[in-house]
Parts: sequence; C-alpha cells; structure tokens
Amino acid sequence: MDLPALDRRSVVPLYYQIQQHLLDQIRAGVLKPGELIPSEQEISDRLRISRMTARQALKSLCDLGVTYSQRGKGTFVSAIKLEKNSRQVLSFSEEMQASGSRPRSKVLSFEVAVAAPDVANALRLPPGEKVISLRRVRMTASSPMGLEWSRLPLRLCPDLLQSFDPNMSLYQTLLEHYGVQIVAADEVVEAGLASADEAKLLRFAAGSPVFFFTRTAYAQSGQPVEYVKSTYRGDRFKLVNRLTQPDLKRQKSNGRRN
Amino acid sequence: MDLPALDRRSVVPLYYQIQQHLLDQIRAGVLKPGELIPSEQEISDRLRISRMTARQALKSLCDLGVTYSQRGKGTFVSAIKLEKNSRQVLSFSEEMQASGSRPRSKVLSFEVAVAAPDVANALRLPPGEKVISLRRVRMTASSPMGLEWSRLPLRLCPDLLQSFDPNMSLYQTLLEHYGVQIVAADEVVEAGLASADEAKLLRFAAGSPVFFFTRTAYAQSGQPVEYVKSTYRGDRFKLVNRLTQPDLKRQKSNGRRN
DNA sequence: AAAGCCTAGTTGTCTATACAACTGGAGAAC
DNA sequence: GTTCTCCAGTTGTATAGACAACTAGGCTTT
Repeated sequence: MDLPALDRRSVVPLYYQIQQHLLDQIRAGVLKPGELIPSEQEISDRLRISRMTARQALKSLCDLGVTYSQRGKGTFVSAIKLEKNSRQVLSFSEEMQASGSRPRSKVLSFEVAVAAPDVANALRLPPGEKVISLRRVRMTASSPMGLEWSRLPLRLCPDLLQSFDPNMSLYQTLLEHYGVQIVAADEVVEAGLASADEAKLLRFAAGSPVFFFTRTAYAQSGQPVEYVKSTYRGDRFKLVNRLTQPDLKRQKSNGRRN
Repeated sequence: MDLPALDRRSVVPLYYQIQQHLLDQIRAGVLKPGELIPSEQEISDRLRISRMTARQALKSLCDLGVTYSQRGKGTFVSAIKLEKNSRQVLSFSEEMQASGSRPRSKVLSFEVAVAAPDVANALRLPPGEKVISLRRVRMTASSPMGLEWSRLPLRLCPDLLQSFDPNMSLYQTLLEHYGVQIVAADEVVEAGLASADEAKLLRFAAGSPVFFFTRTAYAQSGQPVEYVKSTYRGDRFKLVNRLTQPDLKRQKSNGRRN
C-alpha cells in the first residue's frame, strides 16, 4: 500500500487528503473488499502525522460506509458498493445529469398562490400564507416521466418568479440566490393508478401503475423549504434505495460485540 | 442548560453519556429546534473533561442529524424530527413491532433449493449453488399485506431449517445463531399491478396497484446475506423515506462555505 | 453616518501522549 | 496434544494544548 504525499500548506485538511487517497485506492480496486487497510499507527508513522489525524481519516471512511473497523483487528474494506445510485436529495435536474440523460421539463404553471391546508401544514405556514406554485411535466428525451407540483414559501424567495430559470436546477437557484441549502427531505411513496388527467399529461394509459410521492425538503436549520407532490410513471421509473442501520452502528461504537 | 453528572467508572464512554443526555434534552423539548447547544468549551469546562471529548459528543449528535454546527457560531438543534418512521434495515417483525401491530406471517414454503441465475448473481454464488428458500405471506391483524420470497446462501446458515422459528425475526436468528449482522441493504422499488396469483394470495383484486421490492441485504463485511423479492399491497403499504445528502456534508466539513 | 479594526467566542484541524479493551498467534506449561 | 499465559498489534477513549478560520458585535477612525 502506498500512501499519499501530503501537502501541508494546502487548505485541504490532512485527514481529508488521506481519506481521498484511500477512497481512490478503493475505487480503483487497489484495495479490495475484505482487505486490511493500513492501521492508524502505520499511517501515522509513515506520513509523520499524529495518530489522531490518521484516525480521523479512517473514521471518515467508516462514516461513508466504505470500510468498517474491528477493535483489536483492524480496518477493512467493505464489499458494499458505494457508487450505486442510492438516492439522495437530488433535484430532478441533478438526478438526470448524474445518470447521463438530458434533463427537460415543461412548465405547466408558475405563479403565486394561497397555500392549501396540507401545504401550509407541511411548510409550517399560517393559514392563508402565500406560496410559489410550480407545476411541471418532467421529461427525458422528450418523453414524459412524471408530474411535479412544488410549493415554496413566498417569503423565503420573494422574487423567485423572476430569478428562476425553469431549465436550471431549483435547488441550485435557491442556494445561489437565497443561500438556502436543502440538506434533507422526508418523502412518502405510494403506489397507485394513473387518473385520466395524469395519464393524458404523461401520454400513457389511464389505470397504469404510478408512483405518488409527497416530499417535504428542509434546510439545515430544519425549516421546510419545499413541498412537492408528484406522480411518476411506473414503467419509466424505479427507486433505488440504500438502507442502513445507524442505530446498530451506534451500539457498536459503544463498545459491545465489536 | 444542565449537563449530566458523569460516571467516570462506568464502562459507558464519557462522550456517549453526554450525547445521550443532550439527546434526551432535545427529545424532551428542553432544547428546542434552532436553539444553541452548550459549546464545546462550556461542556469541557463545566464537566471537567477535555475539549476533544466534548467535541466527540457534539460530533456524534451531528452525525445523527439532530444538530448541525456552524464554524464561528455554534451548534444548533435541527428542527428536523428524528423519530419519524424513516425506514431502516428492519426485518418485517421489527417493523411491525415498532409500529405497534402484531407481526404475523404464514409460511408458504421453507426449503433448500438451487439458486436461480438472478439469485446466484445477487448473492455472489457460483451457478447451481444451493440456497434456503423461504416464501411467506406477511399479515397484520390477519389481513395479508404482502408476499415475500427470501433466499439465503445455504453455506452461511446450514441448519436454518431447524433453527429458525418463522414467528421470530429472521435477522435476530441470523445474529444469534451465526453471528451474522445485517448492516445494509440495497433495494429496488417498482410500481406495478397485482397478477392473478398474487391477488389471490393477498386476497384483493387482480390489477390493483402494488409495490415490487427487490432487496439484497449485506453483512458488515459486504457479503450478501439475503435476496428478497416481495410484492406488497399498494392500499396497505407506503414507504416513508428520509433522504439526506452525505456528499454535501462531506464538502462542508472540508471547510468551505460553512 | 460609514467604514474599518479589534476582540471575544466558537468550531475545525492537528499534535503528542496515555491507558483500556480486544485479537491472534507464539510459546510455555501441563 | 491441549490448555494456558503472555505479548505484539490494533482500535477505542480520554487528556492537554496549540493555532487557524470564522462570526458577531463593539469600538475607533474617518
């Protein structure tokens, strides 16, 4: 195993340089699943850094899920593939760019409206508060994938009607214009059948299987930023989830049955 | 804000005692969303521990997602509710116990079989390898919810046919008898319509909306342990996901735009 | 009044060290 | 041969201190 040449004058933290290097080695297959990673002591000795810094690098790899540590034994590469399309909070544009297709969407309406009760509740707004309402058809390669109806608090982004270009990423716009960064979302997924209206807009048969999504997106502070109801074609869309067990990890790091 | 009385002789780490105490305060509403948590320095001073230990406690809270830190400002309680039914790797029994209903399942078949190609591929077994095959109807309150067809490598749990009580949790049995702990799973979710066979077993109308799940569960080492294909009634089941953005968190901790 | 400077408080990174807890193997004792 | 003990190696926890980077507010200067 080789270790990186550290740039001590860089603004990039040392532990992060090490983490990235090891991550590259794992991705490149130099370090294979099940294999032992250099120990904290070895990294510390060879790179002339303190053990705590080496430890921080390995810890961050474990947090990412690409390795796991066993007390008394060492740190090993996990065979679970990291790169799989585990869904995260990606706005549609980013999702599509990530998977290669070109993102498109047709705007059905984009206006200021009064929040319906369910919307006000989800966005924690007083009744009658105004929201920005954005209805879009999501397309790939000019074929419709799904319908999305977003609502955002008007007070959060008062001039969004002007500043937002529907071809851009909504989340990108929120970050750049208002400094609002989406970091989490709660989502409810249901399976259902397309109504006549939905089927028409999606250009497929009514009664076909669809996904219904109800999503609330939050900024770091926990403030709800976006409430979305969507309908996606069941024949064009599937969810890929990576499920993990943070609770068990917590028990583990508590010392038992390591 | 009060801080816990630390038990220095306990086997429970100090940072964990602090983390639990703060977590309790947050859950109890003593610390409200948006509020400032005691700083690393303050915890360190008042509890007579080193700042790094206090820091580790706060860091672990951030990892759980209940707080967030801003350089130069402090650590704040996030308004995002933790307790929501964000799905994790829970076997069906645990899921039902967690939500209050009594878990039941009717075993359709439980036997040793040769792995089909898709199964062998998912479990990373050579073709023709034997697996344990378990087909069940999942019920709540005696009404069918879904069908599950699990396959597990026979070599991993050779006497599972004897040791497993179908009323128990499969994951619990794997942990206790074989020391195998499921820590992650990849899952593909599709929306579809119930076939005639499925509808009959689920006792509802053919052509009704259903979820199709294809799930591969992994042990810590990354070894695939279980491959499950399931069909769940769309009218009885919905998914609740908590989506997060670990990648952005990584960038954040890299120092920019904190 | 506005701009700039300074400072106290906070988190982020890093060092150096110590001991505890656990693993696995080598070697001793039986 | 089997069991036991011991030891080197590893991760987990904790300490004490240092400097950097950033925030927010007060203060000075202009």
